[in-house]
Amino acid sequence: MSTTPAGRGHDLPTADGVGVLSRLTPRAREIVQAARELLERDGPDALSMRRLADRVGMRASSIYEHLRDKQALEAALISVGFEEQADLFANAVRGSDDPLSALAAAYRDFARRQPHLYRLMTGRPLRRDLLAAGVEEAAAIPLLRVTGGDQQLARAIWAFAHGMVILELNHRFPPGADLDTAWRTGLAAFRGPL
Amino acid sequence: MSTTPAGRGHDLPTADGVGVLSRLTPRAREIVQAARELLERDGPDALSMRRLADRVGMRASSIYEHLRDKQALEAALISVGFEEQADLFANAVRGSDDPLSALAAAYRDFARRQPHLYRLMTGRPLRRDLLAAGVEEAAAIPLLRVTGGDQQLARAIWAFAHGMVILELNHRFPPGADLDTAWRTGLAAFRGPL
DNA sequence: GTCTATATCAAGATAGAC
DNA sequence: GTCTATCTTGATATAGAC
Repeated sequence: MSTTPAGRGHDLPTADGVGVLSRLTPRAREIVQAARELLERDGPDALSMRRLADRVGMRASSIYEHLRDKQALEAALISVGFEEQADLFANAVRGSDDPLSALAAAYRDFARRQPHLYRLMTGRPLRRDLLAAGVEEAAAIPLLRVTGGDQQLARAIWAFAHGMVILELNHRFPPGADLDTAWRTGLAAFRGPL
Repeated sequence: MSTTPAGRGHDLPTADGVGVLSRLTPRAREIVQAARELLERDGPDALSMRRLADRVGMRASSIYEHLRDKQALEAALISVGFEEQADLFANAVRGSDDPLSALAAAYRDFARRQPHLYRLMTGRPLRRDLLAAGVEEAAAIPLLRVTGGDQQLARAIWAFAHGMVILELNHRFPPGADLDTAWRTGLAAFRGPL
């Protein structure tokens, strides 16, 4: 999808610039950015077509002129999220003398800064067919580098990181729990095989 | 709550028997059990007061005679879930020569057998004030035993297990991924500190 | 204890005029 | 491209009769 140069309707490319947003029409880009702010400010229930339209300054029905439906909107948000993760994770790993810790910190940071986006990205089965191509994989590469290409280890570490993050976001640890130490404990365990 | 012998309204105890269900009136118990089946069969969106009432054979408004509101219903489901986990986990650990693996297998098993209940139990902040007393803690005890009382290690292992489980339920690993091996890899790492 | 009737609210999406 | 108007669906919850 979105590879033909003269798209019509819902995925007009803009030729230059990289990233998911740059491949949207300006108006669609505005809508997606507003959606992101709305989601993060007021939570997932607030992300309705009506409220989103309010923020953009149009009627809900007009959004459908720019984005096929709500699923497409969410897929755009998720694609942007993966794109940012890929950037953040690559930068964290590059030139660190403790790449695993750096990556873990970047991962936790991303989730804490944008908890609702993180939940949107991880809390349901992915509609991969609606995502921008390659973004999911790009976000996963830095960890695979850290494990030296060991996929099983990468999956285990990812599961640990996701578990720590989502349980923290959902306030599932005891109120006073020292999560920094729990993180260090887990990472130390995984450093064994490394 | 529910400690006074002569409850009125929504938490009439039945004196003997243990467990959350036994402390509900028979009709409330029916409703909660029906809710559990409905949730597991058709997913969280199907768990509406109307559909639940259909299954029980009454009108939605009548449910409120037995359960205060939907939050109370969900809290009852979650309490039952914790109670079952506590049982399953204690049995898994007892008399196993590899308690960590046994516990992990039981944890994964619980989630795969009742994915919607598992999600309900873990996917949002807990209304602990609505839960049956002690059930959350009871479910956590076996793991704490396995780590010899090390809370930080227990938290890290729990995060790993929850991450593995929820990512599996959400189909977030690549289609052909060998999750058994990823589990073993993670557990082996955590066995280092043990 | 269960019912009917209703209040209240909100969602996603489309038709057709301008 | 945006609008108004509307369709369709569904939710939680309460009042008051029986």
